[in-house]
Amino acid sequence: MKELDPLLHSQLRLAVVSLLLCADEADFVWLREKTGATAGNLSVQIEKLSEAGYISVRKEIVGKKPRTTCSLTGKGRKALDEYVKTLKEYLHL
Amino acid sequence: MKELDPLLHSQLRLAVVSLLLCADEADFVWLREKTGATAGNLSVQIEKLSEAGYISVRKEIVGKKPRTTCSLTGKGRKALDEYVKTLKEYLHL
DNA sequence: ATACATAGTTTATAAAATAAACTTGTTTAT
DNA sequence: ATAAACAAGTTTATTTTATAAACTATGTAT
Repeated sequence: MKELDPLLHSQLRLAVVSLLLCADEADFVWLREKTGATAGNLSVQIEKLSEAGYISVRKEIVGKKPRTTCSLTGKGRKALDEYVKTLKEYLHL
Repeated sequence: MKELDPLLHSQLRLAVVSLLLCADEADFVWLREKTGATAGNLSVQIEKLSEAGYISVRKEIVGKKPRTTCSLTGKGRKALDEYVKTLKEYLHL
């Protein structure tokens, strides 16, 4: 039985990646609101996805406020495809 | 965003429940072989699924050896349905 | 009797997820 | 001008979870 990519098999990280799949670009605040996660948790999980090269993260100052924008990389998209494929095998979808 | 049932959102527990979905009945050894999990890990996860009422567990002695047989309960099947539904929403499947 | 195998369970350790506390800078009110 | 409150995160600590290692009990072969 193939294993489910542990980096994606996490409630919050999967939610983030799913959101990025159709959102193309999303900032920290929007992701926090959508997922309902705490800022700390989100920060950690974004960092993990970023380290893995699954998402790219851009930090800028906009109107004197910091803004963190995330987007899915090719690698991330591929990993998600694979994850979904494995999941479908598990569940016979 | 709806949350993914944490009891099912676990590599091994999801594998077990998926296997039970089509196997109808399965014993400990078969589940261990199929999933590739260690016996200890499998024992713990079976116990958790059982406690939650997602699977039923029968223990008997067959040919002088213990045999643990698992099967999905209605509750478990329903929970899996719900899990899959949520997952589909996440991933737009 | 000793050693190995089977079918697990229990206990201990490692990894993850989560939340609480903190940082840095910005408004807003006094 | 200063203090209080807010925003957007980050860091650290705590809890939870997953996993593996060690153990139990019984049976089998040497």
